[in-house]
Amino acid sequence: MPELPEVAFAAGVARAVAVGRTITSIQVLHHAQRRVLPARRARLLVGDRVDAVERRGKTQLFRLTSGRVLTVHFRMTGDWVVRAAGEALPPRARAVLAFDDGVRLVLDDSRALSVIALVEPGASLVPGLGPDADDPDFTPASLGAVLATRRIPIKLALLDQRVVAGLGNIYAAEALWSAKIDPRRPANRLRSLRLKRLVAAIRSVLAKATRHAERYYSRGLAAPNRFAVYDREGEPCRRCGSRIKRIVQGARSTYFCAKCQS
DNA sequence: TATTCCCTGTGC
DNA sequence: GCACAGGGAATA
Repeated sequence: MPELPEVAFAAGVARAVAVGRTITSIQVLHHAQRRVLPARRARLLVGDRVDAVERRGKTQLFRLTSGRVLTVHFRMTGDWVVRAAGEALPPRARAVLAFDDGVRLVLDDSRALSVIALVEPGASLVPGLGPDADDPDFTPASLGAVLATRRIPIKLALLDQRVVAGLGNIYAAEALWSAKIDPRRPANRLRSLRLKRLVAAIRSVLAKATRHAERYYSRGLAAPNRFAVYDREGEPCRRCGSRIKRIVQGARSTYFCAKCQS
C-alpha cells in the first residue's frame, strides 16, 4: 500500500517492465479511472514507446517517445501487478497496459481512487508540487518560507504536497516524532531550530523507510511495520515511555507523544 | 481554513 | 450497522 517507499518501489517495477517497450494496448476498466482517461484518449498511447519511468512525489511519470507523459498516482490503495501474456488479471484490476513483449502492467486498486492521466508534450506535469525531500532545494530556510503564512497545524501543512512532495500521513507523524515537534503546533510558529530538525527528520525517515521497503519488496516479502508512533495508540513512546496519543486532524489520525513532542 | 466527496474493503 | 483506511481535489 502506497506511501512514498511503496511508490518508489512500484516505479522501479514499472521501469523494469516498461522502459524500451512499445505499448500495444491499454484498457481502462473502472469508471473512476475512465473519467480522467476515457478510452478514446487512452488509445493515443497505443504504438508509443516508454523512454523512462520517473517519480515526482507520489506521482509516477512514464515518459513517451511522442513527448506525451502518462502520469499515475496510486492514492490510497493502488499498486502494480505484472502479468505475462495469458495470465489471469487480479480481481481489482483497474487498468491494463500491454507491451510488445506480451508483458502487462496491471493497476490493481481495491478502492479505485488511483488517477491515470495522459499529459500532452510541454504541459505541466504535476502543477504546484513542492520539492521532494531529497531535493537539495528542500532546506530549513525554504521550508520556513513556505510555512510562514500558514497557521494550520504543522502536521496538516506537511501533508500539503506543495510544501514537501511525497510525505503522507504515516511519515508526517513519524518525522514530527523524530524532530520532537507537536503536530498541533501552528506551521508558522517553527523557528530555525525546529525547522532544521524537521527537514533532517523528513529526509532521514523517508530514506530509511524507502531502503527498508526496497529490501523486503524486492524479495517478495511484506515489509514489517516498525513505526515509532503511527498506529501505536496507548503503547509506550520509544523515547520517554509515556503513552502514544491519537488525535484527529483534517479528518485523519495523528499519532504522537504528548510528553516529548512540543 | 474546514468539510465533503471520490470508491471499496476491513474490522469492530 | 458504523467507523475508519496510508490521498487529494473540490467545495463552501
